[in-house]
Amino acid sequence: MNVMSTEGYAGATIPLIAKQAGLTAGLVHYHFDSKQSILLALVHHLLEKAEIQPPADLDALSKLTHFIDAHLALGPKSNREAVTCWINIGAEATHQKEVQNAYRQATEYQLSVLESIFDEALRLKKRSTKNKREIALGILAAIEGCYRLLISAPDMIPQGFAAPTVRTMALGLILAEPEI
Amino acid sequence: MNVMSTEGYAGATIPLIAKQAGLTAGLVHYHFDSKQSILLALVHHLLEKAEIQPPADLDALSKLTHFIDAHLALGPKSNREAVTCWINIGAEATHQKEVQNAYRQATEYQLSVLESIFDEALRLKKRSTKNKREIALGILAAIEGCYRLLISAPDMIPQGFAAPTVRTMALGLILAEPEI
Amino acid sequence: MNVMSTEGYAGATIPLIAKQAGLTAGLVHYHFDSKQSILLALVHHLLEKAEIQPPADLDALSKLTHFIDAHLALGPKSNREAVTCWINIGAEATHQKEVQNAYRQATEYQLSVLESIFDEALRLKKRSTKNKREIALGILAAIEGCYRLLISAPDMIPQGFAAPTVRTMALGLILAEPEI
Amino acid sequence: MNVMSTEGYAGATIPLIAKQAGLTAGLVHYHFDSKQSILLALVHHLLEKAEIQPPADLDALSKLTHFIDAHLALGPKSNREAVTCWINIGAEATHQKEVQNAYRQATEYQLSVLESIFDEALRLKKRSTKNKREIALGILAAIEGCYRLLISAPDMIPQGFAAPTVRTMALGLILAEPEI
DNA sequence: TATGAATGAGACTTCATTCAT
DNA sequence: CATGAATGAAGTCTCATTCAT
Repeated sequence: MNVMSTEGYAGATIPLIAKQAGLTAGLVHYHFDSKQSILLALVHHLLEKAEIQPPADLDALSKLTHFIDAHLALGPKSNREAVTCWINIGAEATHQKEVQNAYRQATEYQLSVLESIFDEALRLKKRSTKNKREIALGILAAIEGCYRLLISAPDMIPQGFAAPTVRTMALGLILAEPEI
Repeated sequence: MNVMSTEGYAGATIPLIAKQAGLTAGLVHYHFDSKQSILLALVHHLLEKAEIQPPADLDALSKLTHFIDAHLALGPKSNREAVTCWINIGAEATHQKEVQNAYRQATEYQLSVLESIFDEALRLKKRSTKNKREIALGILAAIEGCYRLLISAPDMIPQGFAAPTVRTMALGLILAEPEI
Repeated sequence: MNVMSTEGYAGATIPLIAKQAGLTAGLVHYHFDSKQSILLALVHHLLEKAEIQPPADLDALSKLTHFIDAHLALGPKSNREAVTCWINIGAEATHQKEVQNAYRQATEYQLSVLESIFDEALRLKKRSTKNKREIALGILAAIEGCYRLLISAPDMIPQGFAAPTVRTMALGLILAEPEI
Repeated sequence: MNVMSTEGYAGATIPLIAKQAGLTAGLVHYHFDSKQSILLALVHHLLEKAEIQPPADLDALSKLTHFIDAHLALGPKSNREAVTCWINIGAEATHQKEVQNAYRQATEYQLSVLESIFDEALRLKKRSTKNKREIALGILAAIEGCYRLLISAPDMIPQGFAAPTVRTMALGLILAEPEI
């Protein structure tokens, strides 16, 4: 994760990974069949990290806040690294099937969590749940987009902008009239 | 653009680019100093493509719609290629300074366009313009996030989902109460 | 033998040998000093297999037939494997001294057996025994050459061609006028 | 050819080949796609070298003598190298399809030349031509076998043994009674 | 006997880049 | 403007071998 966040997907070479871990390149190959499998292992590790379920005893809007905050809290260093990797993985998913599969699996999972939160929230606000999937996708997109802005152009983004803005957007989607 | 969308940033090798263009690798180096400069040229080309100014005679909300639709219309093949490149460039901006500079420049430009649109829209709706930057960032993030979802997990996204959802989110941000 | 017949001399790698035997590479090295010594052990095993002495109570021509048939009967699978190894070993003898020594030792043994058979046969047919060594070498060469053809181009060789043809050649050498 | 005759098929590494030719390894890869293709090029070069057609104006027995002598004259150094390579290639044909194909092609060619020589010779001697293929195979095998003995156990073979012995064998096959 | 971690060397290959022509 | 040869660095991977346990 450390090397990939510093050097990118293609730059995460086995010599660099080995050096960072204090190992020889040969030993890395003893534990992993190929460079691919190392990076896929990292992908799956990040997937698990991202599988956040809000506590079941919260009400719908609190769950939403929890979900958004959990994903957009970039404070600690390891989170920055993870998010940077995540962006690189998303780009790799552009042209590498196995990575794309892993990426889709993660997206599916988060979408299902968000969708059920929105289902609950829409009922609470007495709105139709017809568009819950589109809404969930929109919020997911906003979160992913914030990652990009926060990492790739960090000095343009006001500190603490991300979570509140996305929360407002979510609320707007819940309360929106069906058509603009 | 073609090669980079198929092979990714690192995979856009000079032999591949030359082959795709029907040239020799040597000739490519006659026209470009280095591989870096080729890819940066592409980055700047895509920047120009993305510099969309809505017609000045529209009202604020129509400008907004125009901006969002213009950025999220992925129909023609060349647009798909451009967006795929854009994602790869965003990832590269993660760890390569020159790319990061170009990426920031693009973000700045779009942010300023969006900000002025929102300024107008907020006045129209008699809302405070205090949060216009956050709002613009949020919509920019949503657009970028849609790119990711549309390209990296295309089969999960309903056809035509992106633009309407982002429009609704934008409207929600304009009309939102200051605090949730 | 199994691995070497499938993968060749250089391809008979310790991991492959260990896997085929259900062992660890480390354990293979507990039993053998080096890869060389494993392959030399195989060479010596094949030598012993090839040390065929025709029954002493046969007459000379029957001994000859017995010798030729015993060497050219490729029926059972294990024989095919052995012969394939033998070809690979012969090639290795080309540039590896220790293998060349083993190969020469085998050739010497078979030559001596054949020579004494021909000595007997030539006397029986009242011919000079002067050329018995050349005759023995010729038949040995023919047998080795049949191995090559049978293994490296199996689909071109009629079933059962080898032994009768070599027998006829042997008879021709015995009955030949001294000079052509 | 030089490297392969000294080091064997597997030992003919690109660094060695490059060094022997006074080139860099990279340049070798510029001219050949892969190590495989280098060695296959050598195989095909040796095939052409071995495509010897006896002069058409000779009588059958002289053609036979010409063919055998041409193949068994190992005098000059380059011939030794070629024959050594040939043995290594024959072993490689044991487990590598592309080499096996090339080897088979060579065998087919020589077989057809030999067969037509024997056809002529058998008619001349008023023998049935029924077994001409078996006879041709037998002589081809003898030649290949002589290669093996001459190269892999050179110090056991009397100088100049090969050609006369094979000639005698060929004559024996031509004059042989149908059955032993 | 047996395992599994570990090393270091070396092989194949790809690539950015240069240069003579 | 164009080619093709050439270089040198770097990267992925495989292996024989060793060693602590």
